[in-house]
Amino acid sequence: MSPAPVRQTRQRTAVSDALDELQEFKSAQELHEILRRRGNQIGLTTVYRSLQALVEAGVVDLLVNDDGETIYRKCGASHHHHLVCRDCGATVEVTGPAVESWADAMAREHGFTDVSHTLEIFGQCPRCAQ
Amino acid sequence: MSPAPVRQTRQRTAVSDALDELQEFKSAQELHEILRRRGNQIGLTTVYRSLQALVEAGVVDLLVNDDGETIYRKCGASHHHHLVCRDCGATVEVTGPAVESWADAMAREHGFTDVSHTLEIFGQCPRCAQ
DNA sequence: ATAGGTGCAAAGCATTTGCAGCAGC
DNA sequence: GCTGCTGCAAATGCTTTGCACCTAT
Repeated sequence: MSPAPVRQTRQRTAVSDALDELQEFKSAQELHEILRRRGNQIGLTTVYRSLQALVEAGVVDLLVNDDGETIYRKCGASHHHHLVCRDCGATVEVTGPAVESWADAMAREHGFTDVSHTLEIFGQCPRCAQ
Repeated sequence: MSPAPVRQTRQRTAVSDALDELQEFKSAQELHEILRRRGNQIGLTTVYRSLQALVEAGVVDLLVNDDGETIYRKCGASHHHHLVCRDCGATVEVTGPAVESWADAMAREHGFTDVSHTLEIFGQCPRCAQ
């Protein structure tokens, strides 16, 4: 096996940096739009490929919103879930060890293997509730 | 406003019946395939529209699987979650009161209102694990 | 120099929509 | 017979891929 070399390019840096600042879930298309508006010369294809790479590297969380769009966000390395405002997209990371073990136990109880789970909480944040 | 009449047609019956038997999550495309194989003359468009109607009527549960496909299943009325086989679509309904209250508590703690949550567990069922 | 990265255009897919004909009620 | 339903074909919208050029190492 080769050590899979990863090349440092202007575009990948831009995508990664943008995700660092925007501490919110964004779609590839939104991210592309934002980068171009900032004057970053980058193709939509590259945004997709960069995001895929980041997801595989475990640096970025991916989830599918209600509209079927895939959205991305740079998160802490540990496993957690999200409390998302359905109006403004603001996000709060939440952890619930009890939920994790409950899900695993439930799966094991039914003989399921290779288990993963998704859990998102949607609501209206205080700011949007006004 | 009109009372929104719902017409009973061969196609809608077929979709509803198929979901009754298959106590599993199926995509619109799979459902269409199954119906045609059975000799049911029905268009893919109609399958989609029937499913939408059933979801709006609250008779059918909808969720998005790991591949981004929308899958449907006829479920009991009470709130619950699903343990889904990512290979064959077999489903186990699970309830976790602890999870419900945890999610609500977590949301309230951050001032979120009008809260809802989604929770799915994906894995490989014993039968597909062979 | 060379493998990996980039980006345009085109292909893929699941899903939706326009519209003319069909069928419950 | 009115109104909703159907279904083909075409459109949509997000995402991926083919391929020739570019660039970090």
